[in-house]
Amino acid sequence: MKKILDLITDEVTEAFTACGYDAKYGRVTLSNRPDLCEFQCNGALAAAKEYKKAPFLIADEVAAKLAGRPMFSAAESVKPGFLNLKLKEEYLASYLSDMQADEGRYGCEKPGQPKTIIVDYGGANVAKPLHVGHLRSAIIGESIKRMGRFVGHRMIGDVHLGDWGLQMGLIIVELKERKPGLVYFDESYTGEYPAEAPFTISELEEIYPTASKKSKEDEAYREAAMQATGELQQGRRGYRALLSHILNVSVTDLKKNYESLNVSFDLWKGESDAQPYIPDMVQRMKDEGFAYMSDGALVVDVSEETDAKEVPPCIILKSDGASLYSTTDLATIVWRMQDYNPDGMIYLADKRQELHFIQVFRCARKTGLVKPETELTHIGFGTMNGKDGKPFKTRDGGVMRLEYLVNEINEEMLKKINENQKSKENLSISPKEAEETARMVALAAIKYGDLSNQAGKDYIFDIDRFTSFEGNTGPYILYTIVRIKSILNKYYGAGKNTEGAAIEGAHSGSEKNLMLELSKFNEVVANAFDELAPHKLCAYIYELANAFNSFYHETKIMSEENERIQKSYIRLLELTKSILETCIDMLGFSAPERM
RNA sequence: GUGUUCGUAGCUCAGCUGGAUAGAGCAACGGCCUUCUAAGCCGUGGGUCGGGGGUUCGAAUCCCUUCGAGCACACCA
Repeated sequence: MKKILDLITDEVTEAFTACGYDAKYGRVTLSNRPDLCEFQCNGALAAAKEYKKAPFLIADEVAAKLAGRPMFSAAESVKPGFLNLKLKEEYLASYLSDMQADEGRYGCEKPGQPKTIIVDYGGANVAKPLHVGHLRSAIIGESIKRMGRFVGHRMIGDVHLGDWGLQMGLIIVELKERKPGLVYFDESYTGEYPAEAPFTISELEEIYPTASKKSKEDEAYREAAMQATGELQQGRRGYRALLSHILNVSVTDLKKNYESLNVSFDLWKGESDAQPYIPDMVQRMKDEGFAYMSDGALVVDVSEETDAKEVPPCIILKSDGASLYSTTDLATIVWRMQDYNPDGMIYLADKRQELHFIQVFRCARKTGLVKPETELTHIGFGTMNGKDGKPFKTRDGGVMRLEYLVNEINEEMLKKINENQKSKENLSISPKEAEETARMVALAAIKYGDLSNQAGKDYIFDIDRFTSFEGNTGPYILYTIVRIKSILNKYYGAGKNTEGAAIEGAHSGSEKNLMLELSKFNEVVANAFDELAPHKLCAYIYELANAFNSFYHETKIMSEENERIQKSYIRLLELTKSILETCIDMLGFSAPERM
């Protein structure tokens, strides 16, 4: 289905050209004066210059041409040269009926050429629990993936685990100190290694920080860890076996944690998966003359003439010959191109890493790792701050585990729901359902709180505000959906149906307003994905929820006596519910039945 | 120092491909529950869009400048 704004623009453009003006002036936008009109065209103001004619004269001519068209109930020119438009009720109603008939898509056309796009987000490290720093990447990345999928692209989510480097050496050394008898440390051992991991996830989570601390105090210990890292990278059998145990144990645990955030990945690849591709890649960069030695390191020059400040070269290998962050990222691009040949890759990482991605992207392009048209995008998100405006910390200043944060909010929410029970005698939610609902509402609070801010900006994570549930929040959106469900249940529960009914022209101002909001859906979704901006989707559902609640307040649906009108209301509610649910699904959360 | 992002109501944020009176939420104040969930609805007050200059018929939006804050500046990830 065509977007409603495009349909109107087509109509107005036709009028402009019929009056002898250039088609480009016919562009219609949403009105910024909803008290005056629904849509507006400012083309006459712009055209005045080219045609050396007073803008209001042009607007008058166009308005005259539009008079009597079935699409508009009003098309008038105003003051300096605005063209104010109002849609006819029937036209809008039939547009919504078409949306409703377009099951599951609600007017969103699939792209002619679906793209394959890899979304690199999550960024979890093995052997380390997720902490609040991982929250934004997971939430925003998941939303981008879902939006793209809804729009019609093939989106592949990759968690891109941090599973390489010194942290692995540290774990190995610490493990060796604790359990020196394990066969993994016996270099003469040639048999099969046990299938069972020699540690649990909680041990693992304790081993790493202990080892990390020791390495800072004990030089010899650190040396040993570095050596173990090196041996692991060289492929020492026992260590590789340990790595795969660490991975298995960690990934199982991470999956569980991500699942509780309603986040899932198609690929559980890590930095270690890129290692096999490094030697060839480096060799090629050398052979083709891109890579050269500078201060002992192997680098590729990535500066460009237009840079305001010179971009330092991309380091491929450190002076000791070891690989690093950029090496792994580049080699990851190699296998991604080889295995998936994507049209684009989107990276979710803290905005402080911007320079790194500029270097990696330029290097990949320059050395031909990707095609010239492959889109490489870094979505750099801001820091999640506490109420004091400084990076979010626990009360004692440590990094907060994500699990604890989520639990805290879950509990807060459960309390709220139980309190709410008391004031509503017709609502009896079982303890089990209450817990389930609390989790859903909590997740909505967290995700909406994050996603409704522009990704690139820092934002304040204020638990009190997020759990207070008033105003522009996730719970408000869920509450709106729950209200709709409640009416629909009552309606169908009474044995009624909507057979043969369609959405009618609006019966009131608030109903028309709701209908106008609904009609924007395809426009908003396309725009939000183009700009990779989930916050635009949030802003939309907030406005839609507002429009619904106003309508709800002044329209008594269940007591409507005219059966035809009542059916039309029900159809409208169903569409509203579908759109809201589709949107929150793209944001990565869902609504309960009752709350 | 260089680069970069940002500065909008008491607080948290939208708006920024230039357009008509700069919008929400929270907080404050005032209404609305015998009728579909009041986690709601309706209303009031609150702003030199950091300052200054410029471009334009028209600027929160574009350009310059200045002040202030954050962040980044090759062998960590």
